[in-house]
Amino acid sequence: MSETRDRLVYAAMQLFQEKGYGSTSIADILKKAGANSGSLYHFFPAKQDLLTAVLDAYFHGIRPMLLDPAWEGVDDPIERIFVLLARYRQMLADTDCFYGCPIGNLALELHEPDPAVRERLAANFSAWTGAIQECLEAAADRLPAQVDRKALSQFVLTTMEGGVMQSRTHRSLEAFDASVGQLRDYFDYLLAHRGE
Amino acid sequence: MSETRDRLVYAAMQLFQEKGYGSTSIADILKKAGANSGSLYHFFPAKQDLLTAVLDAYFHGIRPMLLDPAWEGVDDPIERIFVLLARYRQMLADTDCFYGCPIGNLALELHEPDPAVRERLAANFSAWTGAIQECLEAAADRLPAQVDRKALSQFVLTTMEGGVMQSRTHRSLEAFDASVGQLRDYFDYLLAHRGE
DNA sequence: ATTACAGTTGATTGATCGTTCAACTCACCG
DNA sequence: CGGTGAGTTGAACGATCAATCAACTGTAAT
Repeated sequence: MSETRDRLVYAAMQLFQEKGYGSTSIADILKKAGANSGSLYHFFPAKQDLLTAVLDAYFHGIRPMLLDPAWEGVDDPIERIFVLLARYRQMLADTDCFYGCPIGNLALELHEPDPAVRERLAANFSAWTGAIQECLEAAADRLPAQVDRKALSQFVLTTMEGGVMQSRTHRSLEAFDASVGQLRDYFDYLLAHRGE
Repeated sequence: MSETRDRLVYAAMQLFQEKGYGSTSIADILKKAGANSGSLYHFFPAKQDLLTAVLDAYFHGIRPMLLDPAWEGVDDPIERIFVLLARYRQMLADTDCFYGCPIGNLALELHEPDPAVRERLAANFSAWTGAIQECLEAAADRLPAQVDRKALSQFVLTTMEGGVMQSRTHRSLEAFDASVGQLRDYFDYLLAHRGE
């Protein structure tokens, strides 16, 4: 694969996260990547194709870049869920609550996304909730029998995205901590009623 | 107040919701409002001032336009929470899951918002969660004593925003229904342990 | 009738945007 | 050595953007 292509995708990934898709100009990307416009358009027919490449990179990076580091040394599947949420809290804290989930940001910024883009956003969400669902399946014997583990996994993502959105807007960790705290209460209740 | 000014704010409100802030051009707004650029800049020094006016309109409209209609004929404060969430579900269903919370959309689209904008986004969130918290206070005697009612109200907003985000992206009500369903389970648990 | 000013008109501006393209480099292969 | 083509260069293009402004209109006060 081309090294220039990788630099372009990486630069775009950073800038889309910092400024969003629409507010990132091609010139911004070229400057950060140290490339010329012709090179970009040699690899990507249009700006949107660079976006799909970025989303593919997130999709393929979710385990090696996000989950594996977060779950190193953490074996309990329920704790893995809250350790992951703690990662997002850390990123909020490290950025004075400027952090936003790159997928969530793009999902709400792009109002009528091209199908190729929308499918990749959805695939990223599914990969995230799918990993959570695997944790829940691994802990199935500690949860009430009738728990809808797919629904619960989506609820975990909902908690993260909704909490990050509010904390970003309020520039305060309060809403994120409140949301995760309520989710923890809910899990404590579920874990206290195993098998029911 | 000027009628033209109101038309501009209303047109901008619609377009910002449909296409987002950045993707809505001044020309779009002028066309929809039937006004000329000079008129817009007579009332608003810059595009961003039109955005703050839109956010003020949402803020002042939250009770008469959103909460009062949703809560008409619903007295139970806990049911009011889920009736409100059902409204959002209805808006998703009516738009084939294109609907997005206008405040949430703007909160994630604008990555480094001007303080005047950020404060108004936060004020809209606070007004929403504040209304939920009032419901929880009214039902305080039916909930466990140690429940953090502010935190729980923020968790309700988190559930709505996270659910809408996922359903929009998947173009399916599943994730929204899953999230609200889990929140309902949590409330059922809380209500079953009143006073504890 | 005169003044005053809020509100309107719409062509125009300069900046910035995504995209194009002809010319060029250079490694590799027959 | 000559040819091929992937990859690079950066000036240029047309479109679109937010914003400007001098001229104009209607109304209300004096």
